[in-house]
Amino acid sequence: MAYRRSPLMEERLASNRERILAAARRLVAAGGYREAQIAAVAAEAGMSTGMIYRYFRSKAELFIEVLEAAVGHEIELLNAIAEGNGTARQRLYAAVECFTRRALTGPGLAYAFIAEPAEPEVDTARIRVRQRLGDVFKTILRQGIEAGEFPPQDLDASAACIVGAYTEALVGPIAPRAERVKDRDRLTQAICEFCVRAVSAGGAASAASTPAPAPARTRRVR
Amino acid sequence: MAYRRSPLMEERLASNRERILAAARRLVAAGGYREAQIAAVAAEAGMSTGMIYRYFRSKAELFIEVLEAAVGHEIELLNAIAEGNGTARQRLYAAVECFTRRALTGPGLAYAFIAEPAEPEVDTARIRVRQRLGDVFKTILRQGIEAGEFPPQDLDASAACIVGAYTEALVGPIAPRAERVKDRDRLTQAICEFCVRAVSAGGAASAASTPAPAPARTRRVR
DNA sequence: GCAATAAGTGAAGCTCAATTCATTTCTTGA
DNA sequence: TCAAGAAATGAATTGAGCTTCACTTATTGC
Repeated sequence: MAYRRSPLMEERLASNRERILAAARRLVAAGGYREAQIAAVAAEAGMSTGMIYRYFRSKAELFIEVLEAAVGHEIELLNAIAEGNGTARQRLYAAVECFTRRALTGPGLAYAFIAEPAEPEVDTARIRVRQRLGDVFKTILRQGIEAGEFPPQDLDASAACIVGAYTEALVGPIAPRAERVKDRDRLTQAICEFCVRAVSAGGAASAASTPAPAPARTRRVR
Repeated sequence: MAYRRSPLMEERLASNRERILAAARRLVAAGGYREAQIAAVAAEAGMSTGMIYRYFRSKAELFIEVLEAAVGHEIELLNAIAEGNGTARQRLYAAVECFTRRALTGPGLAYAFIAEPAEPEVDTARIRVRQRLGDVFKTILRQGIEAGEFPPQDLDASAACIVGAYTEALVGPIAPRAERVKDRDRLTQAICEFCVRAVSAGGAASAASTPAPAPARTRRVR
Protein backbone atom coordinates (compact mmCIF):
# COMPACT_ATOMS: atom_id res chain seq x y z
CA MET A 1 0.00 0.00 0.00
CA ALA A 2 1.16 3.50 -0.67
CA TYR A 3 -1.30 6.08 0.47
CA ARG A 4 -2.87 6.87 3.78
CA ARG A 5 -4.26 10.20 4.78
CA SER A 6 -1.80 12.14 6.85
CA PRO A 7 -3.21 14.31 9.62
CA LEU A 8 -2.26 17.30 7.55
CA MET A 9 -4.24 16.02 4.63
CA GLU A 10 -7.15 15.20 6.89
CA GLU A 11 -7.13 18.77 7.99
CA ARG A 12 -7.07 20.10 4.51
CA LEU A 13 -10.06 18.01 3.56
CA ALA A 14 -12.00 19.30 6.52
CA SER A 15 -11.06 22.83 5.69
CA ASN A 16 -12.24 22.32 2.13
CA ARG A 17 -15.59 21.26 3.44
CA GLU A 18 -15.76 24.37 5.58
CA ARG A 19 -14.79 26.55 2.67
CA ILE A 20 -17.63 25.15 0.62
CA LEU A 21 -20.13 25.73 3.42
CA ALA A 22 -18.85 29.23 3.99
CA ALA A 23 -18.97 30.08 0.31
CA ALA A 24 -22.51 28.78 0.02
CA ARG A 25 -23.59 30.76 3.06
CA ARG A 26 -22.03 33.93 1.72
CA LEU A 27 -23.79 33.55 -1.62
CA VAL A 28 -27.16 32.96 -0.03
CA ALA A 29 -26.68 35.94 2.26
CA ALA A 30 -25.73 38.12 -0.66
CA GLY A 31 -28.18 37.08 -3.32
CA GLY A 32 -30.53 34.45 -2.01
CA TYR A 33 -30.84 30.83 -2.85
CA ARG A 34 -31.50 31.55 -6.46
CA GLU A 35 -28.06 33.03 -6.98
CA ALA A 36 -26.36 30.18 -5.25
CA GLN A 37 -25.83 27.68 -8.04
CA ILE A 38 -23.24 25.00 -7.68
CA ALA A 39 -21.01 26.65 -10.25
CA ALA A 40 -21.15 29.90 -8.32
CA VAL A 41 -20.42 28.20 -5.02
CA ALA A 42 -17.45 26.48 -6.57
CA ALA A 43 -16.14 29.74 -7.97
CA GLU A 44 -16.66 31.52 -4.67
CA ALA A 45 -14.80 28.76 -2.86
CA GLY A 46 -12.06 28.79 -5.46
CA MET A 47 -12.45 25.22 -6.65
CA SER A 48 -14.06 23.17 -9.35
CA THR A 49 -17.69 22.12 -9.46
CA GLY A 50 -16.77 18.48 -9.31
CA MET A 51 -15.08 19.10 -5.99
CA ILE A 52 -18.35 20.05 -4.38
CA TYR A 53 -19.66 16.58 -5.07
CA ARG A 54 -16.74 15.01 -3.35
CA TYR A 55 -18.00 16.59 -0.15
CA PHE A 56 -21.75 16.73 -0.61
CA ARG A 57 -24.03 14.23 -2.22
CA SER A 58 -26.18 16.89 -3.83
CA LYS A 59 -26.96 20.54 -3.92
CA ALA A 60 -29.91 20.03 -1.62
CA GLU A 61 -27.75 18.28 0.94
CA LEU A 62 -25.25 21.09 0.91
CA PHE A 63 -27.84 23.77 1.44
CA ILE A 64 -29.72 21.87 4.07
CA GLU A 65 -26.49 21.76 6.02
CA VAL A 66 -25.96 25.48 5.54
CA LEU A 67 -29.51 26.18 6.63
CA GLU A 68 -29.34 24.02 9.70
CA ALA A 69 -26.03 25.43 10.80
CA ALA A 70 -27.22 29.00 10.43
CA VAL A 71 -30.53 28.48 12.18
CA GLY A 72 -28.96 26.19 14.75
CA HIS A 73 -26.78 29.05 15.79
CA GLU A 74 -29.74 31.39 16.13
CA ILE A 75 -31.58 28.82 18.16
CA GLU A 76 -28.70 28.51 20.57
CA LEU A 77 -28.84 32.22 21.18
CA LEU A 78 -32.59 32.13 21.64
CA ASN A 79 -32.37 29.19 24.00
CA ALA A 80 -29.84 31.01 26.13
CA ILE A 81 -32.36 33.80 26.46
CA ALA A 82 -35.26 31.45 27.08
CA GLU A 83 -33.39 29.77 29.87
CA GLY A 84 -32.04 32.98 31.33
CA ASN A 85 -33.67 34.99 34.07
CA GLY A 86 -36.38 37.57 34.01
CA THR A 87 -40.09 37.23 33.56
CA ALA A 88 -41.43 35.23 30.66
CA ARG A 89 -42.58 38.48 29.15
CA GLN A 90 -39.11 39.94 29.35
CA ARG A 91 -37.54 36.84 27.90
CA LEU A 92 -40.00 36.74 25.05
CA TYR A 93 -39.26 40.36 24.26
CA ALA A 94 -35.54 39.72 24.41
CA ALA A 95 -35.75 36.64 22.22
CA VAL A 96 -37.73 38.33 19.47
CA GLU A 97 -35.47 41.32 19.72
CA CYS A 98 -32.36 39.20 19.45
CA PHE A 99 -33.51 37.47 16.30
CA THR A 100 -34.91 40.58 14.71
CA ARG A 101 -31.91 42.74 15.39
CA ARG A 102 -29.48 40.15 14.12
CA ALA A 103 -31.53 39.58 11.01
CA LEU A 104 -31.61 43.29 10.26
CA THR A 105 -27.94 43.77 10.95
CA GLY A 106 -25.92 40.75 10.06
CA PRO A 107 -25.27 39.76 6.50
CA GLY A 108 -24.58 36.08 7.06
CA LEU A 109 -27.95 35.45 8.52
CA ALA A 110 -30.54 32.79 8.39
CA TYR A 111 -33.48 34.92 7.59
CA ALA A 112 -32.89 35.09 3.86
CA PHE A 113 -33.11 31.37 4.11
CA ILE A 114 -36.06 31.14 6.39
CA ALA A 115 -38.19 32.86 3.84
CA GLU A 116 -36.78 31.93 0.51
CA PRO A 117 -37.99 29.35 -1.94
CA ALA A 118 -35.88 26.37 -2.81
CA GLU A 119 -36.22 22.84 -4.01
CA PRO A 120 -38.56 20.46 -2.19
CA GLU A 121 -35.98 18.87 0.05
CA VAL A 122 -34.65 22.19 1.24
CA ASP A 123 -38.19 23.41 1.70
CA THR A 124 -38.94 20.51 3.96
CA ALA A 125 -35.85 21.29 5.95
CA ARG A 126 -37.01 24.86 6.27
CA ILE A 127 -40.30 23.83 7.75
CA ARG A 128 -38.52 21.65 10.29
CA VAL A 129 -36.26 24.50 11.18
CA ARG A 130 -39.11 26.93 11.64
CA GLN A 131 -40.73 24.43 13.91
CA ARG A 132 -37.59 24.32 16.01
CA LEU A 133 -37.69 28.10 16.22
CA GLY A 134 -41.28 27.84 17.36
CA ASP A 135 -40.28 25.37 20.04
CA VAL A 136 -38.14 27.96 21.73
CA PHE A 137 -41.12 30.25 22.01
CA LYS A 138 -43.31 27.44 23.20
CA THR A 139 -40.98 26.97 26.13
CA ILE A 140 -41.21 30.60 27.12
CA LEU A 141 -44.97 30.64 26.64
CA ARG A 142 -45.50 27.54 28.73
CA GLN A 143 -43.56 29.02 31.61
CA GLY A 144 -45.38 32.32 31.28
CA ILE A 145 -48.75 30.64 31.40
CA GLU A 146 -47.77 28.56 34.40
CA ALA A 147 -46.56 31.69 36.16
CA GLY A 148 -49.84 33.42 35.38
CA GLU A 149 -48.15 36.04 33.24
CA PHE A 150 -49.93 34.96 30.09
CA PRO A 151 -53.49 33.76 29.68
CA PRO A 152 -54.01 30.15 28.61
CA GLN A 153 -53.68 29.74 24.86
CA ASP A 154 -52.86 27.27 22.14
CA LEU A 155 -49.10 26.95 22.41
CA ASP A 156 -48.52 25.60 18.92
CA ALA A 157 -50.60 28.28 17.31
CA SER A 158 -49.11 31.13 19.29
CA ALA A 159 -45.59 29.96 18.66
CA ALA A 160 -46.21 29.65 14.94
CA CYS A 161 -47.84 33.07 14.89
CA ILE A 162 -44.86 34.64 16.59
CA VAL A 163 -42.43 33.13 14.12
CA GLY A 164 -44.67 34.15 11.25
CA ALA A 165 -45.15 37.65 12.55
CA TYR A 166 -41.53 38.63 12.85
CA THR A 167 -40.52 36.77 9.72
CA GLU A 168 -43.09 38.58 7.62
CA ALA A 169 -42.20 41.91 9.13
CA LEU A 170 -38.55 41.24 8.37
CA VAL A 171 -38.63 39.86 4.85
CA GLY A 172 -41.87 41.39 3.74
CA PRO A 173 -42.50 44.72 2.23
CA ILE A 174 -41.30 46.72 5.18
CA ALA A 175 -37.77 45.60 5.80
CA PRO A 176 -36.09 46.83 2.64
CA ARG A 177 -37.17 50.34 3.53
CA ALA A 178 -35.69 50.15 6.99
CA GLU A 179 -32.10 50.89 6.23
CA ARG A 180 -31.24 53.61 8.68
CA VAL A 181 -30.38 52.45 12.16
CA LYS A 182 -33.13 54.62 13.59
CA ASP A 183 -35.74 52.86 11.46
CA ARG A 184 -34.35 49.49 12.33
CA ASP A 185 -34.67 50.20 16.02
CA ARG A 186 -38.20 51.40 15.59
CA LEU A 187 -39.13 48.36 13.53
CA THR A 188 -37.53 46.00 16.02
CA GLN A 189 -39.40 47.61 18.85
CA ALA A 190 -42.70 47.48 17.01
CA ILE A 191 -42.27 43.79 16.27
CA CYS A 192 -41.29 42.92 19.82
CA GLU A 193 -44.19 44.80 21.30
CA PHE A 194 -46.57 43.17 18.88
CA CYS A 195 -45.42 39.73 19.90
CA VAL A 196 -45.49 40.39 23.60
CA ARG A 197 -48.96 41.91 23.46
CA ALA A 198 -50.12 39.01 21.34
CA VAL A 199 -49.60 36.48 24.08
CA SER A 200 -50.56 38.70 26.99
CA ALA A 201 -54.02 39.25 28.44
CA GLY A 202 -55.97 41.89 26.53
CA GLY A 203 -56.98 45.14 28.26
CA ALA A 204 -60.75 45.11 27.95
CA ALA A 205 -61.93 41.51 28.01
CA SER A 206 -64.15 41.70 24.97
CA ALA A 207 -63.72 40.11 21.56
CA ALA A 208 -60.43 38.58 22.49
CA SER A 209 -62.06 36.25 24.96
CA THR A 210 -65.37 35.88 23.15
CA PRO A 211 -65.32 32.52 21.36
CA ALA A 212 -67.25 33.46 18.25
CA PRO A 213 -68.21 37.09 17.93
CA ALA A 214 -68.83 36.97 14.18
CA PRO A 215 -70.25 40.44 14.39
CA ALA A 216 -69.22 42.61 11.51
CA ARG A 217 -70.44 40.39 8.76
CA THR A 218 -72.44 42.74 6.59
CA ARG A 219 -73.45 40.11 4.11
CA ARG A 220 -73.14 36.38 4.02
CA VAL A 221 -69.65 35.35 2.97
CA ARG A 222 -70.04 32.57 0.49
CA MET B 1 -61.90 39.25 -46.89
CA ALA B 2 -63.25 36.07 -45.42
CA TYR B 3 -62.93 36.02 -41.67
CA ARG B 4 -64.09 38.25 -38.90
CA ARG B 5 -64.68 37.13 -35.36
CA SER B 6 -68.32 36.47 -34.77
CA PRO B 7 -69.68 37.26 -31.32
CA LEU B 8 -69.94 33.54 -30.76
CA MET B 9 -66.29 33.08 -31.52
CA GLU B 10 -65.38 36.05 -29.36
CA GLU B 11 -67.18 34.36 -26.54
CA ARG B 12 -65.41 31.10 -27.06
CA LEU B 13 -62.05 32.80 -26.96
CA ALA B 14 -62.93 34.48 -23.71
CA SER B 15 -64.14 31.23 -22.29
CA ASN B 16 -60.88 29.56 -23.27
CA ARG B 17 -59.02 32.16 -21.34
CA GLU B 18 -61.21 31.50 -18.34
CA ARG B 19 -60.72 27.79 -18.68
CA ILE B 20 -56.98 28.23 -18.61
CA LEU B 21 -57.13 30.42 -15.52
CA ALA B 22 -59.47 28.01 -13.80
CA ALA B 23 -57.30 25.01 -14.64
CA ALA B 24 -54.22 26.77 -13.36
CA ARG B 25 -55.97 27.72 -10.15
CA ARG B 26 -57.17 24.19 -9.61
CA LEU B 27 -53.71 22.75 -10.10
CA VAL B 28 -52.13 25.19 -7.70
CA ALA B 29 -54.81 24.51 -5.13
CA ALA B 30 -54.30 20.78 -5.50
CA GLY B 31 -50.55 20.45 -5.70
CA GLY B 32 -48.92 23.83 -5.41
CA TYR B 33 -47.07 25.88 -7.93
CA ARG B 34 -44.54 23.19 -8.51
CA GLU B 35 -47.11 20.82 -9.93
CA ALA B 36 -48.56 23.44 -12.16
CA GLN B 37 -46.44 23.16 -15.26
CA ILE B 38 -47.71 24.51 -18.53
CA ALA B 39 -48.18 21.01 -19.89
CA ALA B 40 -50.26 20.08 -16.85
CA VAL B 41 -52.35 23.21 -17.09
CA ALA B 42 -52.99 22.51 -20.75
CA ALA B 43 -54.02 18.94 -20.00
CA GLU B 44 -56.26 20.05 -17.15
CA ALA B 45 -57.91 22.61 -19.41
CA GLY B 46 -58.22 20.05 -22.18
CA MET B 47 -56.08 21.81 -24.72
CA SER B 48 -52.59 21.90 -26.13
CA THR B 49 -49.60 23.62 -24.59
CA GLY B 50 -49.27 25.96 -27.52
CA MET B 51 -52.76 27.21 -26.86
CA ILE B 52 -51.74 28.63 -23.53
CA TYR B 53 -49.31 30.94 -25.25
CA ARG B 54 -52.01 32.31 -27.46
CA TYR B 55 -53.63 33.71 -24.33
CA PHE B 56 -50.70 34.44 -22.03
CA ARG B 57 -47.32 35.79 -22.87
CA SER B 58 -45.56 33.52 -20.39
CA LYS B 59 -46.06 31.18 -17.53
CA ALA B 60 -45.26 33.92 -15.07
CA GLU B 61 -47.90 36.19 -16.56
CA LEU B 62 -50.51 33.48 -16.32
CA PHE B 63 -49.82 32.75 -12.70
CA ILE B 64 -49.59 36.36 -11.69
CA GLU B 65 -53.09 36.75 -13.03
CA VAL B 66 -54.27 33.70 -11.14
CA LEU B 67 -52.68 34.98 -7.96
CA GLU B 68 -54.11 38.46 -8.26
CA ALA B 69 -57.58 37.21 -9.01
CA ALA B 70 -57.57 34.84 -6.08
CA VAL B 71 -56.21 37.32 -3.60
CA GLY B 72 -58.28 40.11 -5.05
CA HIS B 73 -61.35 38.13 -4.18
CA GLU B 74 -60.18 37.59 -0.63
CA ILE B 75 -59.43 41.26 -0.29
CA GLU B 76 -62.93 42.17 -1.38
CA LEU B 77 -64.32 39.99 1.36
CA LEU B 78 -61.97 41.47 3.91
CA ASN B 79 -62.79 44.99 2.82
CA ALA B 80 -66.47 44.33 3.23
CA ILE B 81 -65.75 43.31 6.78
CA ALA B 82 -63.41 46.21 7.41
CA GLU B 83 -66.04 48.68 6.25
CA GLY B 84 -68.90 46.94 8.03
CA ASN B 85 -70.09 47.76 11.50
CA GLY B 86 -68.93 46.68 14.89
CA THR B 87 -65.94 47.77 16.89
CA ALA B 88 -62.51 47.71 15.29
CA ARG B 89 -61.69 44.78 17.51
CA GLN B 90 -64.68 42.83 16.28
CA ARG B 91 -63.94 43.62 12.68
CA LEU B 92 -60.33 42.59 13.06
CA TYR B 93 -61.41 39.31 14.58
CA ALA B 94 -63.93 38.76 11.84
CA ALA B 95 -61.44 39.58 9.10
CA VAL B 96 -58.79 37.21 10.35
CA GLU B 97 -61.43 34.57 10.92
CA CYS B 98 -62.79 34.98 7.43
CA PHE B 99 -59.44 34.52 5.79
CA THR B 100 -58.36 31.71 8.04
CA ARG B 101 -61.54 29.74 7.78
CA ARG B 102 -61.67 30.04 4.03
CA ALA B 103 -58.04 29.05 3.72
CA LEU B 104 -58.60 25.97 5.85
CA THR B 105 -61.76 24.99 4.08
CA GLY B 106 -61.74 26.00 0.47
CA PRO B 107 -59.70 24.16 -2.08
CA GLY B 108 -59.44 26.98 -4.62
CA LEU B 109 -57.73 29.30 -2.26
CA ALA B 110 -54.96 31.78 -2.34
CA TYR B 111 -53.04 30.61 0.63
CA ALA B 112 -51.08 27.90 -1.11
CA PHE B 113 -49.97 30.72 -3.31
CA ILE B 114 -49.28 33.22 -0.62
CA ALA B 115 -46.58 31.04 0.75
CA GLU B 116 -45.23 29.08 -2.14
CA PRO B 117 -42.07 29.63 -4.10
CA ALA B 118 -42.14 30.50 -7.74
CA GLU B 119 -40.10 32.34 -10.28
CA PRO B 120 -38.90 35.86 -9.49
CA GLU B 121 -41.69 37.69 -11.27
CA VAL B 122 -44.39 35.77 -9.46
CA ASP B 123 -42.52 36.25 -6.23
CA THR B 124 -42.57 39.99 -6.72
CA ALA B 125 -46.28 39.87 -7.40
CA ARG B 126 -46.75 37.92 -4.21
CA ILE B 127 -45.07 40.60 -2.15
CA ARG B 128 -47.31 43.25 -3.67
CA VAL B 129 -50.33 41.17 -2.92
CA ARG B 130 -49.34 40.60 0.67
CA GLN B 131 -48.93 44.29 1.03
CA ARG B 132 -52.47 44.79 -0.20
CA LEU B 133 -53.65 42.30 2.38
CA GLY B 134 -51.79 44.28 5.00
CA ASP B 135 -53.50 47.46 3.86
CA VAL B 136 -56.87 46.09 4.84
CA PHE B 137 -55.63 45.53 8.35
CA LYS B 138 -54.03 48.93 8.42
CA THR B 139 -57.42 50.44 7.83
CA ILE B 140 -58.99 48.60 10.70
CA LEU B 141 -56.05 49.37 12.97
CA ARG B 142 -56.12 53.06 12.17
CA GLN B 143 -59.78 53.30 13.06
CA GLY B 144 -59.26 51.29 16.21
CA ILE B 145 -56.48 53.55 17.34
CA GLU B 146 -58.50 56.67 16.62
CA ALA B 147 -61.40 55.23 18.55
CA GLY B 148 -59.12 54.49 21.48
CA GLU B 149 -59.70 50.77 21.20
CA PHE B 150 -56.09 50.01 20.38
CA PRO B 151 -52.97 51.66 21.73
CA PRO B 152 -50.84 53.67 19.32
CA GLN B 153 -48.52 51.44 17.32
CA ASP B 154 -46.61 51.18 14.08
CA LEU B 155 -49.33 50.48 11.55
CA ASP B 156 -47.07 49.01 8.89
CA ALA B 157 -45.35 46.70 11.30
CA SER B 158 -48.52 45.53 12.99
CA ALA B 159 -50.25 44.90 9.68
CA ALA B 160 -47.31 42.91 8.38
CA CYS B 161 -47.14 40.95 11.61
CA ILE B 162 -50.81 40.05 11.40
CA VAL B 163 -50.45 38.81 7.85
CA GLY B 164 -47.33 36.88 8.76
CA ALA B 165 -48.87 35.41 11.88
CA TYR B 166 -51.89 33.83 10.30
CA THR B 167 -50.04 32.83 7.18
CA GLU B 168 -47.41 30.95 9.12
CA ALA B 169 -49.99 29.34 11.33
CA LEU B 170 -51.86 28.23 8.24
CA VAL B 171 -49.15 26.93 5.99
CA GLY B 172 -46.63 26.07 8.63
CA PRO B 173 -46.26 22.92 10.55
CA ILE B 174 -49.62 23.14 12.21
CA ALA B 175 -52.11 23.31 9.43
CA PRO B 176 -51.60 19.85 7.90
CA ARG B 177 -52.43 18.34 11.26
CA ALA B 178 -55.66 20.29 11.60
CA GLU B 179 -57.85 18.11 9.49
CA ARG B 180 -60.83 17.49 11.66
CA VAL B 181 -63.33 20.31 11.76
CA LYS B 182 -62.97 20.56 15.49
CA ASP B 183 -59.25 21.19 15.17
CA ARG B 184 -59.84 23.70 12.45
CA ASP B 185 -62.19 25.66 14.62
CA ARG B 186 -59.80 25.61 17.50
CA LEU B 187 -56.92 26.70 15.28
CA THR B 188 -58.96 29.49 13.75
CA GLN B 189 -59.96 30.74 17.15
CA ALA B 190 -56.39 30.61 18.44
CA ILE B 191 -55.13 32.62 15.50
CA CYS B 192 -57.86 35.23 15.75
CA GLU B 193 -57.34 35.71 19.43
CA PHE B 194 -53.62 36.00 18.94
CA CYS B 195 -54.07 38.75 16.37
CA VAL B 196 -56.61 40.69 18.37
CA ARG B 197 -54.53 40.55 21.53
CA ALA B 198 -51.48 41.57 19.53
CA VAL B 199 -52.86 44.97 18.68
CA SER B 200 -54.72 45.57 21.93
CA ALA B 201 -53.41 47.13 25.12
CA GLY B 202 -51.58 44.64 27.30
CA GLY B 203 -52.95 43.77 30.73
CA ALA B 204 -50.12 44.74 33.07
CA ALA B 205 -48.19 47.63 31.55
CA SER B 206 -44.73 46.16 31.85
CA ALA B 207 -42.37 44.92 29.18
CA ALA B 208 -44.84 45.63 26.44
CA SER B 209 -44.56 49.33 26.98
CA THR B 210 -40.95 49.42 28.14
CA PRO B 211 -38.88 50.58 25.18
CA ALA B 212 -35.78 48.51 25.74
CA PRO B 213 -35.93 46.05 28.59
CA ALA B 214 -33.04 43.88 27.41
CA PRO B 215 -33.22 42.00 30.66
CA ALA B 216 -32.75 38.31 30.19
CA ARG B 217 -29.44 38.47 28.44
CA THR B 218 -27.34 36.03 30.38
CA ARG B 219 -24.25 36.54 28.31
CA ARG B 220 -23.28 38.98 25.65
CA VAL B 221 -24.77 38.00 22.32
CA ARG B 222 -22.07 38.46 19.75
C1' DG C 1 12.39 8.35 -7.87
C1' DC C 2 8.57 5.41 -8.26
C1' DA C 3 4.36 2.88 -7.90
C1' DA C 4 -0.09 3.16 -5.73
C1' DT C 5 -3.77 5.63 -4.55
C1' DA C 6 -6.39 9.78 -3.62
C1' DA C 7 -7.70 14.52 -4.63
C1' DG C 8 -9.05 17.76 -7.94
C1' DT C 9 -10.66 19.38 -12.62
C1' DG C 10 -14.13 21.12 -15.82
C1' DA C 11 -16.19 20.11 -20.11
C1' DA C 12 -19.85 17.13 -21.62
C1' DG C 13 -24.15 14.88 -20.55
C1' DC C 14 -28.56 14.79 -18.73
C1' DT C 15 -33.02 16.19 -17.07
C1' DC C 16 -36.75 18.98 -16.81
C1' DA C 17 -39.83 22.40 -18.30
C1' DA C 18 -40.84 26.57 -20.81
C1' DT C 19 -41.40 28.19 -25.29
C1' DT C 20 -41.73 28.08 -30.40
C1' DC C 21 -43.41 27.09 -34.99
C1' DA C 22 -44.51 24.30 -39.06
C1' DT C 23 -48.57 21.99 -39.81
C1' DT C 24 -53.40 20.87 -39.35
C1' DT C 25 -58.12 21.98 -38.37
C1' DC C 26 -61.83 25.11 -37.92
C1' DT C 27 -64.66 29.62 -39.11
C1' DT C 28 -66.33 32.89 -41.83
C1' DG C 29 -68.57 35.25 -45.68
C1' DA C 30 -69.64 34.88 -50.37
C1' DT D 1 -68.72 24.58 -51.60
C1' DC D 2 -64.73 27.30 -51.40
C1' DA D 3 -60.84 30.32 -50.39
C1' DA D 4 -58.89 33.26 -46.87
C1' DG D 5 -57.57 33.72 -42.67
C1' DA D 6 -57.60 32.51 -37.69
C1' DA D 7 -57.24 29.08 -34.05
C1' DA D 8 -55.29 24.96 -32.36
C1' DT D 9 -51.88 21.36 -32.14
C1' DG D 10 -47.84 19.02 -30.10
C1' DA D 11 -43.30 17.58 -31.47
C1' DA D 12 -39.01 19.82 -31.63
C1' DT D 13 -36.17 23.44 -29.78
C1' DT D 14 -34.06 25.85 -26.23
C1' DG D 15 -32.02 27.02 -21.96
C1' DA D 16 -30.74 26.57 -17.29
C1' DG D 17 -28.41 24.06 -13.99
C1' DC D 18 -27.22 19.92 -11.60
C1' DT D 19 -24.36 15.95 -11.92
C1' DT D 20 -21.02 12.78 -13.82
C1' DC D 21 -16.68 10.98 -15.35
C1' DA D 22 -12.44 10.43 -17.99
C1' DC D 23 -8.50 12.63 -17.09
C1' DT D 24 -4.77 15.35 -14.63
C1' DT D 25 -2.30 16.47 -10.59
C1' DA D 26 -0.85 15.63 -5.74
C1' DT D 27 0.37 12.87 -1.85
C1' DT D 28 2.22 8.93 0.50
C1' DG D 29 5.35 5.08 1.79
C1' DC D 30 9.14 2.63 0.20
